[in-house]
Amino acid sequence: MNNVFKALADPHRRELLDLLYKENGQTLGDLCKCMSMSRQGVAKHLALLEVAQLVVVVWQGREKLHYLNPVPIQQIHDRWIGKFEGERLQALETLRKALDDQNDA
Amino acid sequence: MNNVFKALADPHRRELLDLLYKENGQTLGDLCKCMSMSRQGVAKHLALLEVAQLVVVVWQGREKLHYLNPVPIQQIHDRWIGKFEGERLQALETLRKALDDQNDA
DNA sequence: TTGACATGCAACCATATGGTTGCATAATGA
DNA sequence: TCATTATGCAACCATATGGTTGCATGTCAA
Repeated sequence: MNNVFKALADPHRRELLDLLYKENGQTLGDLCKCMSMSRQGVAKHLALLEVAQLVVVVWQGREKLHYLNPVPIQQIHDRWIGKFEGERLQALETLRKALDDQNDA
Repeated sequence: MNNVFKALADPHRRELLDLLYKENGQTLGDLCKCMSMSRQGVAKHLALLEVAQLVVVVWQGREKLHYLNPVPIQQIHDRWIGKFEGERLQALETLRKALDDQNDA
């Protein structure tokens, strides 16, 4: 799970996910055309996305096709964001009250 | 938005959010008791959470109370995760087919 | 007023991170 | 076969990051 958060921390990697979202199954070369960075730079980012299992690769001859795997993102939502979401209104209310108290003092 | 992703990337910072989730409005000192790290180390992490607006502070005398702000997390869900969620089943199906093709070849 | 407490600021350090270049390997197609 | 194409691996570099320590500042309470 930590790998997923770390992988999502870099804007270039989120951009790669966006590119695969627009068109799934792209090769490294395809993705490089959209990124202003060396091929090896892009490959490194993709490697981290693979470790986090946000991207799954399928070899086809000498081409490496990259596919989006939505499962880890779903898990982040279910196990982590959903938790905060549930108490969202209460947290906001607590915060509002604390700010009010501060203004009174 | 990038600040939020970066803030969430570190496990210690996610732990701090968890601590505030359990008990909102804690001071730096309170939070330090639960973290095996120097006070300044914790303060640095909290500073990043503040920049990302995941945590909002309220001064009360010499004490700094930390409150969870659920808004950025909600935004990540709405603007980012929700997007991938929508196409989740389709992405999985595309991936499954690609893996099948690989096995055939 | 003064000592203790809660926090901030700044310097410093080791390691992680993001990027590059150069060369190696393997598949394709003429 | 052989040039081309697609990718991998490794070394290297600059900067970011996560942590520390030491000292400064401001507030509380006796």
